Amino acid sequence: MKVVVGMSGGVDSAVAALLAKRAGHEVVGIFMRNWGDDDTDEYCSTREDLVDAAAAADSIGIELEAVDFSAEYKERVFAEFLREYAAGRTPNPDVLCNAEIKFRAFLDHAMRLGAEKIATGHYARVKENNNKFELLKGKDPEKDQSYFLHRLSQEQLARVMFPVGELKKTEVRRIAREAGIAVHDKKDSTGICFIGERPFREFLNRYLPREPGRMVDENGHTVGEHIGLAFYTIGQRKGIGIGGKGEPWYVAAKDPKTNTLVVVQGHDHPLLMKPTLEAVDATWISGSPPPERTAHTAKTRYRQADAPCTLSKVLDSEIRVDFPSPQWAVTPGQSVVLYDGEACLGGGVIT
RNA sequence: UGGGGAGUCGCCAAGCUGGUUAAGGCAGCGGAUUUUGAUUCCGCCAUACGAGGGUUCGAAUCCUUCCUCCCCAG
Repeated sequence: MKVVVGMSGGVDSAVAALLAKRAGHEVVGIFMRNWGDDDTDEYCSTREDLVDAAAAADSIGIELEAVDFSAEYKERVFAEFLREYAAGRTPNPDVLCNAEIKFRAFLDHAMRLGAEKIATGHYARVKENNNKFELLKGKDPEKDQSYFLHRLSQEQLARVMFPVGELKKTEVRRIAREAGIAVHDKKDSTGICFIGERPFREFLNRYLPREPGRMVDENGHTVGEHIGLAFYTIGQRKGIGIGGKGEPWYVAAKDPKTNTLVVVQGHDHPLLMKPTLEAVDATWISGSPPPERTAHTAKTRYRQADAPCTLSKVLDSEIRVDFPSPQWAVTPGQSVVLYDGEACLGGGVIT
């Protein structure tokens, strides 16, 4: 079948394309260019990535074209990203990026090109049963990226392949090396997808104004000044700037009404631990929510160990999740993602 | 003004019965980890101990003067 592979210039997507080709598919690579706000600054590595992707495509023996989704990215992902930050929450743009760009705008584009499926370099697996699709964790527990994909629907999963989902990262690199793909040793990318790694405050400050206010401890005593609620996230330690005696300070809460940042001392402070959370805008891989009062595991943020939990309430797209052992730094705006063993069930945005 | 106490890295804070390189923590900076933002981990961070004099082979540690701050008296 015809498969369009999203190639980023990294090893994972290069190997995804290679494996699709080896599986006998008609493979076309597409490089997405989704961020165009930077003129010529040093953080813009898009050009390099395109060159890497082109070289990889050449090694594999497939065509590569570049497509620009920056308008879509800006409208559907970045605007929401800024709205959330302005509201004092900490969004996860990459969850949205997958749902709106890679597995929607890009998917649609691939379909128009006559593809049957798209493939990406994500560490996750899709399992089909009688035309029902499950999203499973990647085989490499260290690299599993199902968390970022939890908003995908049955319709989307029906058209998706994750060729490296069965592999460990070390195997992916080995395959790339043996196939003579130049980026086999390229460092893993980090930072917001398509935007990349940058001094975060500085970047945010280009779009959001600083609004200084008081920093208070749990008793309401002023202990410092913050530069604007949007520039902090729950559980954050670095950048608080409070010296003096005792343990390090962490952000415990934000109060937009008074523009006050609540900070507490000590990693294990009770105010940082939450036994329950509510989330909105929940979506489910299967298309419908699991029954109430069922036990699962959940991640409150990416790369967190699965924590036992109970889905204690489901009301339309609003859910409540209870944890037998309190969770650290549960952060509004982040996604809570539920699992049943290897299977990603779906999730919502923590409020 | 009298009496008492204190002045060590941006902030806390050891050391002050004198002796090789002035603990540690917080903050900060750099790096590792990480397709969010965090967390975590590793590394760096006072030729200098309020200032000036002494004593001594040798002082942050003893003496002395001055400066500053705090407390109690007035």
